[in-house]
Amino acid sequence: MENTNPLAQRRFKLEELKRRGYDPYPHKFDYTHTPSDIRRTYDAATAEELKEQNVLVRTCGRIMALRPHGKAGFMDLFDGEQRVQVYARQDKLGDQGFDLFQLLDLGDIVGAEGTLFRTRTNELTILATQLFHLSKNLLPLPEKWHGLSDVETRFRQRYVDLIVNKEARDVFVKRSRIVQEIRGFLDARGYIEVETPVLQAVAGGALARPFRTHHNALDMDLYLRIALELYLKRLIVGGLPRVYELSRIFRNEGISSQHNPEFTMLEFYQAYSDYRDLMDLTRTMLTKVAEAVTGSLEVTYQEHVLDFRQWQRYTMKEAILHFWPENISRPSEEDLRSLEKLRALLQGFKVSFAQADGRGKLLAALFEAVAEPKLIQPAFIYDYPTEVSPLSKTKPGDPDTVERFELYIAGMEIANAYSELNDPVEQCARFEEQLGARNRGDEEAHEMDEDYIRALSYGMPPTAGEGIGIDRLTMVLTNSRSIRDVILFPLLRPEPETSDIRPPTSDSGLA
RNA sequence: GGGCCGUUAGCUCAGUCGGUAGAGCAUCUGCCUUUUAAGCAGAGGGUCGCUGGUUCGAGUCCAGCACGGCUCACCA
Repeated sequence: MENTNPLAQRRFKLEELKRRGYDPYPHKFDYTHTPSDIRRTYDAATAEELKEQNVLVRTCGRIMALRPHGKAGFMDLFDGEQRVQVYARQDKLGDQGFDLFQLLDLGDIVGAEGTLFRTRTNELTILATQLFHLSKNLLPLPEKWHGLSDVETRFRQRYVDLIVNKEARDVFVKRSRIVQEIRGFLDARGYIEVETPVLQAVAGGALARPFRTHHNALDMDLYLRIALELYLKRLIVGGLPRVYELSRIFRNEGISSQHNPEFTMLEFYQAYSDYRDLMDLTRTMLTKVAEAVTGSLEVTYQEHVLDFRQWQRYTMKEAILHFWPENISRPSEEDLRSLEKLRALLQGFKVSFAQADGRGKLLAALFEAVAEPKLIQPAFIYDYPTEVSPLSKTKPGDPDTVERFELYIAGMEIANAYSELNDPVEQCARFEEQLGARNRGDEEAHEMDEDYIRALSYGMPPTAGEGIGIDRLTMVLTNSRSIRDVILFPLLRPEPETSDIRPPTSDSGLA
């Protein structure tokens, strides 16, 4: 056996297993303990106790370390969470069993049966009486010290990332916990979880560009949803007073460390409430989630410590004035109502805008330029321009402003909520305004949704609704700099063709 | 889409002034029955992302392309 190519070696060893009568891919394995079970149960047991109890275990996992010593050897079996050491000795396994041990590679999945003891160095170990081949590792795992650090491989081959990088695994376990906590929180408050269409003839509920697709049998173009909103409010009309959906939405826009074309949104709607109720609810919910997931209300995010005990509240205009840079002369509240002044202020920040943009859109742009990056600690920004909020209810006595808030944490927009506009006549007029913007070239302006107007016409109770970006919330609570670190399989371009992915079909390629 | 950076052995990385490819881990051979980054001795392993160009000579310089990262624009 002179071929030292690790890939060829592994294929050869697989053939060798078959030749010796082992099933290369057995169907199941009955075990008494996972490696984690063993560690949990016996980590505290002393050598003497183990000897007295004579504990017989049958476990399985992936080989993460292999230390042969002539006619004996050690290996670490890993179940994804914990490792347990197995000691293989020729005089315990017999010649056939020990031959199997010598055929094993790092990364193979095996079973082991034996009794627990402690080595001289006091490590909890299974003294194996039997080994079982369960699956072959044909592609070697990344190196044991440095692990896998190539970002591209981590995203494309997340399975490898999960095997070797505990931090990656921890993020997704926490993500699951976040979702679980949110569901529990809403379920406990009388919400029901629903599922609404992903394929929609009109992609509404947000200002964004959709993906287009096609249904063959109906010969009909459809869009992938850009929000959950409009169908959930139809359900409020239908007499389901508290509904939520936690699911994927799709926006055909750029990719960045904060944007993936498909992402997970929670939206929930609560009848007979307004946006102030949701500010309180949001604070209660996220405080609970943060504590459950991180174990603390002080959460480290990059160079910051986020304090979930202190939530700031500013109107959009207050935030602009409050966070105004000291070296630029501060505008008056009056200036923020003037189209010309707003344009001038934005130019001062080198923010571009369209001539057609009204005061509301410019005000929102100014807020994003001045205040958004500084909103590190949890902060509610409320009272948004009507112009950028076609589905929100206006404030009493102020048709230019709506009852809407967004939650910012770590400089990112995490949540968006408002008192829902439930007047069908006004909603229709708002859609008409959006169509105007659309005709002026705004591809993200909202489309007319006739059925939604019809639904509102049956009467929707006063309602407050909110969307929370689950990916970004997960970033905050797992200290992740990029959204790709919290999405298992982020969108990447197809990888160029490579060899070595597919195992050869016949000969093991040792020529 | 723009700008900047990266791509060398299965993995993590060096590679000087342009002179013909290196280390550790992994793999293979031999020794080794309580090791744990096991050890000792030896060996094999490269389309230097791809395509061109400059040059006597390119991993190295230049151009284009591919993929990725950061960033700006757009957005949540």
